[in-house]
Amino acid sequence: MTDAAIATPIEPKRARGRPRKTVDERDDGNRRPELLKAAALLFRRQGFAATTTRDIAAAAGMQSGSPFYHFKSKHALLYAVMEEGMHSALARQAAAIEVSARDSKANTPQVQLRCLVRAHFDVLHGPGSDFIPVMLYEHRSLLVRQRTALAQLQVQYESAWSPALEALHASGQLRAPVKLARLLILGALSWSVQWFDRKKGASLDELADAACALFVNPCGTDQELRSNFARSPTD
Amino acid sequence: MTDAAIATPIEPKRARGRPRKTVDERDDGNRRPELLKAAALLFRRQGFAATTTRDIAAAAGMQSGSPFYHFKSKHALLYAVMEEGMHSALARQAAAIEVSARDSKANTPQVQLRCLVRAHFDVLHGPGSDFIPVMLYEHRSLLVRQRTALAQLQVQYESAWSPALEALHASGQLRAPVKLARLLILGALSWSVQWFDRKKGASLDELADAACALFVNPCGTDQELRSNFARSPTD
DNA sequence: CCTACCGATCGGTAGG
DNA sequence: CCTACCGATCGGTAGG
Repeated sequence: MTDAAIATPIEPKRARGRPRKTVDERDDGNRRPELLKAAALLFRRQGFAATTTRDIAAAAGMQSGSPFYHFKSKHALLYAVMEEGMHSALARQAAAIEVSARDSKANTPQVQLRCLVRAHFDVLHGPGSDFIPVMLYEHRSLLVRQRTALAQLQVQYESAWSPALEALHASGQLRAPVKLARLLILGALSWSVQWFDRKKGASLDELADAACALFVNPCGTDQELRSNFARSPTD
Repeated sequence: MTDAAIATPIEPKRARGRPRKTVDERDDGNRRPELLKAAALLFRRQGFAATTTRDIAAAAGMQSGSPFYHFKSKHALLYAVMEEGMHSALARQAAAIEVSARDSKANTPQVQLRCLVRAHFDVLHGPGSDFIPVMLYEHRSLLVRQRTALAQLQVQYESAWSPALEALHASGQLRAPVKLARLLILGALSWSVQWFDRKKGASLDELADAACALFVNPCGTDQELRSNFARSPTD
């Protein structure tokens, strides 16, 4: 707690210069991130079961046994990829929400949804975007306890959509039940992993526009337009 | 073309009584369908790479080498599952389209879409519904030539959605570009494989209702309501 | 469709 | 993090 920490080499974490091993994070020159990145790429392209730990080792420039110095099993590697993906996704989502909240004037539910959609496409297709697709498509390869551990983060990610969806539903701009709407919307976006190609076709912004146009009904019952609707023949 | 076909045993296919082997379809008591069904179930639950041909043999009540009497390789088994799934899906889709077309009075684009959506949910979650999910989630496990062969059937299945979507777009009831809308909609439906549970929650009909409510905008520009919108402040 | 089997590969480890 | 290796498993086949 004092300046002594500066002089003594017992600082618990993140010593400058060449990194030191800890019990928690033995990092040895920090090849761990490279392994994770290689694993994410290969798991995404080939699937978990079809990827060998030797493939991953080679992609990271190591020998066949070396990944097991960093991860105690192939399953631990899979879990680490997904966990890292979720933390990164949550961070990106939080940033998107904060940005839309900053401009309180334009912070309508439509804008909030659009930001969430755009952030989700970024997570799926932006740079370094192999981690979350692995989580989406290799969920069944996890061990049971790993699945339950991840579930928390997933619930957190999905919950962030609720306020905007509830508001849109209340104003009649989202016509499906909120819970089903969230499942269908997230599915529509996530499925883009199967067909989206960054190099051709629409941009991520155009994609987000199309998705919002598809889901959000502009003539909600709360709009000024509503008065034109309210007087139905049954009045 | 004449009655002769009834009397003579040279009818090319589907002889009554115990089935006969052909070069094309050696069926030997017809255990092939059982193998396909077992393979579909296991491929869906565990994935292609994580399922062994021994698993499949055991599930069909055979010994480990026997699947290779019916299929020349594990990949051929995978392809057969997907091909069967697509043919079944196309048949169900055609039936749904025919039903909606029969009642020409109520055959609006909305009704057409609703029928397609409902048929798709049936394909994904109805009885014997392991084949199409395998096709959706094990696409990358196919060999290249298998993938190109399946592509024809998939294009056919997806094309059937175009007329309804085009009509809805033209009337302003579908606000996203048709091509992107089809991809997003099919994705939203197909993703339900990940979360839908037949034993709890919504029924397939409720699901179809929610999906249509989400995608289709009831106040299109062609509706009678349109006249209320057309006079925007810029007029 | 079964029996018996082969060659190859794979996750993981010991020991340094 | 490498070397050398083990035990188990897997897709596929011959021969009946």
